[in-house]
Amino acid sequence: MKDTIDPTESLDRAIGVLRERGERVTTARRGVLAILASTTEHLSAERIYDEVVDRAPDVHRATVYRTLDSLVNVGVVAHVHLPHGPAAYHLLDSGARPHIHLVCRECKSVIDTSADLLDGAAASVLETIGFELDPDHVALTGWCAHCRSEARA
Amino acid sequence: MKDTIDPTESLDRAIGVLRERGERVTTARRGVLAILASTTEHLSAERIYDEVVDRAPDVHRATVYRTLDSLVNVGVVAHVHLPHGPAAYHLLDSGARPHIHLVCRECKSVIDTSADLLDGAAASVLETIGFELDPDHVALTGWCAHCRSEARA
DNA sequence: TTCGATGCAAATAGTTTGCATTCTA
DNA sequence: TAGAATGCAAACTATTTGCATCGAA
Repeated sequence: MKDTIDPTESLDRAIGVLRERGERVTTARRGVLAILASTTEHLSAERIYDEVVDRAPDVHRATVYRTLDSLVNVGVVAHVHLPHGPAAYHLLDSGARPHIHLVCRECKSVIDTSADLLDGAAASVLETIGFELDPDHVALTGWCAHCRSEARA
Repeated sequence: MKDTIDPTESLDRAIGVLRERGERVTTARRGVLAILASTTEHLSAERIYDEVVDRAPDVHRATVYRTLDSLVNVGVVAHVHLPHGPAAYHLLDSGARPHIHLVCRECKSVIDTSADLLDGAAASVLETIGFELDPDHVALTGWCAHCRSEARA
């Protein structure tokens, strides 16, 4: 059982999925995926653009947005809409469990927590009003442990 | 026990709070509050601006944004950041319970549900990682009953 | 060789800000 | 009449789109 992720492996896997689906593998797509595979962080489109441009200066910002959109549709990338600021993208690695995003209202950091956190709420809201929760696309807000202890001090 | 809300009463109450806090009661503030008091819907700043301009044509869009911000700080108005589209504002009526917002990914409609929906999740996340959930500021996404049955048909 | 992906420029939505002026308290 | 709130213009952030061109399959 491994608990570290190999960037190269993640990248190859994502590109493999693209090929399986008959999607084209271009410089822009490869670049975006490489950036996403290199971190477990959640990156904004702008941030991804900055990094991709370092390697491939010709890639345009609009292409990054379109690429991200395609990758989300293909299912190798997911995005979360955070309460403030831009959408955050991350690789949907098959090795990684779906997770829920917690955003600290103070330091804006994004914390991943297990997807089953909302299982109870999902069941409840489905039963009472027929609303089907999509926990993977949800961002919750509040205050992280660090900022809470800072506030106390 | 009343289950309808009197717009005039809500408006007067909100304005009362402003005065209590030593906040100024201006045409713009009165206008924004009147719109918010007239509905239980969640309105975007743009929508509020449109409605306010009908009554008070001189009120500027920027003023509506600043006014909403002030009203949020005073505590008579709350806003939620929805996954797509603009922030949604609503009156924080003392008669109204705090509630959680569900957004349908299909029809974009906003559904209120009881705040205690996330009590379990809040307790869990506080205990495990020391994160303090702020359920009033949270928007959850998914598919509403109506769109789910549409999809089936 | 074809059609999807890209580069570029321009537009769009949502929101914020600096500054002079107005108006509430 | 002091200073907070406003009007206006302009900037800003995040994102999208039309169109001609390019390049992966």
